[in-house]
Amino acid sequence: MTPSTERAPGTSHRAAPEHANLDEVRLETALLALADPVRQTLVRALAEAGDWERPCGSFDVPVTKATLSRHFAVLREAGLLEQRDAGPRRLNRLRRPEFDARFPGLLALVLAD
Amino acid sequence: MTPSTERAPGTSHRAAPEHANLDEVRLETALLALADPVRQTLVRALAEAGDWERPCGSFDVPVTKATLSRHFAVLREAGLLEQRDAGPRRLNRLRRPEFDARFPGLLALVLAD
DNA sequence: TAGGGTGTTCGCCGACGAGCGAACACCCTG
DNA sequence: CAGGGTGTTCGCTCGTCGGCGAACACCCTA
Repeated sequence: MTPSTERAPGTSHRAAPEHANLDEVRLETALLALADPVRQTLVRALAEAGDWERPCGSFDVPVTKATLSRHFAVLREAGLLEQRDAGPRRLNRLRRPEFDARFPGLLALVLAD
Repeated sequence: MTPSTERAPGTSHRAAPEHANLDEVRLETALLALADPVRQTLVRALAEAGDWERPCGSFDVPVTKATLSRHFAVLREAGLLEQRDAGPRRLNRLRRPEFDARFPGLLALVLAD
């Protein structure tokens, strides 16, 4: 009698990553998240790719996977990233409409740079 | 025969502060400058005041004048601030149109926050 | 010209963030 | 069920940044 624990094929038992509530994200958090050049690279790559297309390890950035994992956490906390587990991989989606609604024009500046 | 060294009354001989060329300001520099809460306070106060209205010492921020001076330098380097000496004081102007042209919408986000 | 007001510069300190390797957890396939 | 692949967490180091006081430079007025 725990139907909520059932899962679709390919779904994970891992603890789902916590995603930020955009209303609670402070401007300072967003600016700091987007100021880092590695995170800018990730955001631009995500914008060019489709949703849920790219797993964490598929980005060409000059850092180890430990550092990369931390960068993804920062982007999540800033409301820029949504993650979903698919088997052993963690797929990513840029939360563009939500983020644009909260901070209009900010993401566009990074993508245009 | 050095007419360029003449000066209007109230004008200073002090070395004028260097102002950034907006074209050369990187997005990262602008984001980092605007991410600091003290600098956000300064920018908002400058936006409410008129150009050349407020000297450096007239802002209500909880830092010493040494730290404040450093914050102004950061804002200058980010292309957000223009300064002019008037007697013993240094008056400030928010470079809003220039900055808006270089980073559309960014300043508005800070002012609206 | 002496002095008070304004702002900058110089060291120094403490906090924070990005970086790494190692260890761990989880998933899928052989 | 053993192992390779993927990603996170932990502890640590190091550089950068914000903060301060002290000293200095400059301007105006008494």
